Amino acid sequence: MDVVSPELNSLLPDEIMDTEAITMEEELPVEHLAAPPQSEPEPPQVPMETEVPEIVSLCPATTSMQMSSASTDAQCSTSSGTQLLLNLPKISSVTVPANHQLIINKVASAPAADGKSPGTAVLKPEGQKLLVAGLSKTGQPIMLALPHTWNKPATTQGTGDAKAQPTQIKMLTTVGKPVIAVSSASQLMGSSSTLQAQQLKTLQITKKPTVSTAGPMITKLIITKALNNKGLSSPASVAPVVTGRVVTQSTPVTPPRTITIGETVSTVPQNTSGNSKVAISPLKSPSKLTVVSVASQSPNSPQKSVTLPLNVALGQQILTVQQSAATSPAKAGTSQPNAQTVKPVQTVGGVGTSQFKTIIPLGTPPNVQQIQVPGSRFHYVRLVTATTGSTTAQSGGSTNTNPSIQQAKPVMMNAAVRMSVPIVPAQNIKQVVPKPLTSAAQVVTTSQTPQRLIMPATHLPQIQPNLTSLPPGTVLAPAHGSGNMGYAVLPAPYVTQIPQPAFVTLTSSSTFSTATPIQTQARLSLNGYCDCFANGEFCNNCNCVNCFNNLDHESERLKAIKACLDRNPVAFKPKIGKGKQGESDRRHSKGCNCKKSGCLKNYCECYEAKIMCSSICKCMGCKNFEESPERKTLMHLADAAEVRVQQQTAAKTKLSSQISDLLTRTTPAVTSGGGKLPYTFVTKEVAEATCDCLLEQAEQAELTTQPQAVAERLILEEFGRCLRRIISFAGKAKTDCPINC
DNA sequence: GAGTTTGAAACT
DNA sequence: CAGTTTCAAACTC
Repeated sequence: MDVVSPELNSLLPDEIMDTEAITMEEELPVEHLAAPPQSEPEPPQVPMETEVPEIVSLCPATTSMQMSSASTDAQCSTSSGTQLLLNLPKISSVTVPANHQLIINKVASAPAADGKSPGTAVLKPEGQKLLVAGLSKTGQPIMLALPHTWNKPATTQGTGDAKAQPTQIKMLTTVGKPVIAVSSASQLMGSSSTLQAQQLKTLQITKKPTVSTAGPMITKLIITKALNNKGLSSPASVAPVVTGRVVTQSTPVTPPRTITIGETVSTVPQNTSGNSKVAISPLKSPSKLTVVSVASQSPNSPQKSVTLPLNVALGQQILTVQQSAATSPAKAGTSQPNAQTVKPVQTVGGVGTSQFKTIIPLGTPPNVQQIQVPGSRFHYVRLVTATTGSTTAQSGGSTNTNPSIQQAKPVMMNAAVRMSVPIVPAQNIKQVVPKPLTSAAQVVTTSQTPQRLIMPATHLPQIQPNLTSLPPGTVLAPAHGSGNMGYAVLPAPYVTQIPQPAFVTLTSSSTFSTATPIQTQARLSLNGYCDCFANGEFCNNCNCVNCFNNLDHESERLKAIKACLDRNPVAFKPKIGKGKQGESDRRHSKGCNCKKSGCLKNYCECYEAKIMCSSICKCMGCKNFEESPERKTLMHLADAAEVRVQQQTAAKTKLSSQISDLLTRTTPAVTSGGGKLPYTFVTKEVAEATCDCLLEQAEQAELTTQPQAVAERLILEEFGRCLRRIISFAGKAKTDCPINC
């Protein structure tokens, strides 16, 4: 069984979160769930994840899409096609007729006015049709289409110049099959009083290949919210992300389809998949953050001694957590990876096989599956409990008197874990003495040093598994409750600066007392929170006054960390997560709140990170969206400037090289006072290099659409610089070799 | 480099 | 959750 912690995803970097609910695990077909083959235990499957770089605008920013669960099995079983009926802004119904159409209906304000349950399939006459392509096993393309009403001019208020965005029709492909997605910005405002257009919506369709020939084929349709819903006056904007899923089971004949549309209200997609993925994304300093997954003891399970051999690596960190089953005696020091349970899994990308994400089995300990996504700097790890223990499905009771609770449960970080922690042989892992169950903390132990308290894992309720949001069939190995599963964010330098090679042993502890006025102490001790602290670094050569952000004041620092995490559990989480498909997928975790800068200055964190503002931003007058002409201009100028610098640098380097080469020659020279005259250095090569510089200058001027006069001036200035360099070299040569030259 | 602007974070 | 305050970074001159 997979350990699923949806809340964990809220802590995950955007590499994962940015998948726009990609990890919304697909429910297996009913029959599969109902009668899993006993003799053939389904191996933990990493769901096919696709980050189709497709952006689809589907609803107004104020839309609060409620993904209907109406795609009942009955519907699916009686439908040969795939049709989803969604309501915008609220989706109240889903129908699956036989035409492979996905219809999204827009409901004005009474989503259940007809008295039907949300699950009732209702095809609104004014429904907006979304045809999903490429979902049919038979190969019949299912395409997305927009109702004509979506294309009508936006009725947005305000200037609307930069907000009226053109409709974009893009092609999506699900496993090689096309999906036509339509991205309409302000045209999709509908009844919303949105002042600004939604920018982007992501349509994600994922298809999971069958495990076997008769196995289920799962197709995910994920429709995520629009970006740039700033300026919304409607409170409905609390649903920035809408996630729909299409779970399709393929059968040899007309495949009944189970279509499930879920909703992700939070912009931080929750992973309800059976996979627990822990990945750490860099902020500005990739190595500054360390996320440690803490598996504390379950009331009904043996206490887990968490041993985490960590590898040192800069940049991305991978975190692998192994959780042994309750029936497996805890054994500390298990260092040799056992890959027997690791199975290669492929994650199907949206566009052909090129985007397939292959999960490369690595040498991992038992029950640990590492997921490596090509092209991604992040590594995903599945938390897989041992399959031997049928008692792993625990209810999370808190009154466990089982003596086995004192057993240590090893949680190991794979050797491939890239963290800023010295590598330590796993056999040196020291088992941690069980602690009371009422609290949890991270304790660092080393083979040489006493246990070191790093950071409390308590007070992180947001990462407690949410049982209600788990997909069917999910079993939480450690029952959620008082500190069963804790995930703590560790400032990496805090770990790295531990003198000895260290293990981070995570266990429960009551070391931290919330009764302490930590916050006040932290502020005083740390002199506020400087960037070093925020980045998880120790202060070094900064301007801090009475700085306590160092090892000399470790206890104060610990308290400050805890205080920060108490207030903001993701305080040390990178604000900007990097998407898998590149920078364009990066997203600010919180969104900016700019008001005057138009999000086109570095005041804006989104702009500073060179990412678009998203729906979670609360900025006003945002111009930092894809179609913004202002932004394009800035980007164009910035790119042009960068290119210019590079070209000029190259040209000057060439010129210098030519001059230097000339100086090395022993050519007869017309000497004047013992040296060459400057003009003697203007050889053919030098002249060509100079011309290159001038041409580059001219091209840059043209690229930046400079007036002719300005262009001429720039060229002349460049020529002057070239001449000066020639003269300078000549003088240098004259000085350096007055005799030979 | 000083003064101003800006926005994130802290605070209420 | 919204408004206010603080303060350091970004920006301008």
